[in-house]
Amino acid sequence: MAQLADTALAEALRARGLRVTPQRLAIARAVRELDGHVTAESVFGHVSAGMPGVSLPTVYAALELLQDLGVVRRVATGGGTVVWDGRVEEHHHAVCRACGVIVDVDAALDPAAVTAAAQAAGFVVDDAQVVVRGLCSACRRAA
Amino acid sequence: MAQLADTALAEALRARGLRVTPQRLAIARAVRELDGHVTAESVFGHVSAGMPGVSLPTVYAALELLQDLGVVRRVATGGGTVVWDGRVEEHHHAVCRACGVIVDVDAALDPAAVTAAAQAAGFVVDDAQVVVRGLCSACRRAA
DNA sequence: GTTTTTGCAAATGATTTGCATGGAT
DNA sequence: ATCCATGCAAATCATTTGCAAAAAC
Repeated sequence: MAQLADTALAEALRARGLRVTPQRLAIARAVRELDGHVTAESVFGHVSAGMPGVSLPTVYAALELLQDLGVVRRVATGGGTVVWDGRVEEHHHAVCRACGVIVDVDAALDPAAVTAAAQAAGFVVDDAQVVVRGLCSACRRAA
Repeated sequence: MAQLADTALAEALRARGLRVTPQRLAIARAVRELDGHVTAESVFGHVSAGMPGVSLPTVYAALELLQDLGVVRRVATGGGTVVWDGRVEEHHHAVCRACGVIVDVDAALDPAAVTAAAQAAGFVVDDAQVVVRGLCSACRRAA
């Protein structure tokens, strides 16, 4: 399956005239293997284990690129760092205001009214997601 | 009206046993006057004009505090910096992936299904908002 | 008077940039 | 051979922390 995803990514890159590099493949694989919500740092750590020498700027650029290819989604957390999600199917997130933990929220919600309003404001819409902010159960217990 | 809002904030602070300081009042007023989406830096700039000597750490702490008081809302942008909104009524946002501009989206959407799922996951929910990411009209034209 | 807040300075953390080298096409 | 992508180092930007002095209660 990793093999399969690699060739799919390679084709997507070639289709755009971009280059297929081992770093890009490794970074995409890291997102898949970490299987959850990742940061540039966590991807960097994971990739570095199997491929010493990769640099952080490369990871940052590759994540941005993978987003354009639709392989990762940027998670809106309301926090101060950028978080990426390898699950690209429509789903939402709950974020703890105390510890920052992010959990997936799989609830059906038709954001058509909101995307329509954004389009009316001139936007070309890529993505719509709901962010719930609050206190997770562990932090509530601690407070 | 500024006077009115000041006394309301003063009461909210006292009710919690917190102190009413000129900095806190000035920071809350700045959010109101800037009237839109603000960052710690932009509030700092605005407040500094009328009150030289305020420090950035004070602004950061005060914005966090005003959030607890329900006077400002944290905007989830998916970007790498924290943005605050003086409009606390329920509404949503569209964010341009190219220039970062944030526009209000006033569309009715019942997030009950999503908040219920977050509660089922153990969260105490403070806030739910939709983030639409895409390209604004100016950036689309430029591309 | 006691305790919270502030201001300052410095530390930390995240992300970006510039430029020369290396690698994919 | 060409041009894009990478690595390195350093710069930039946002945010947080520690502590002594000032201000609110």
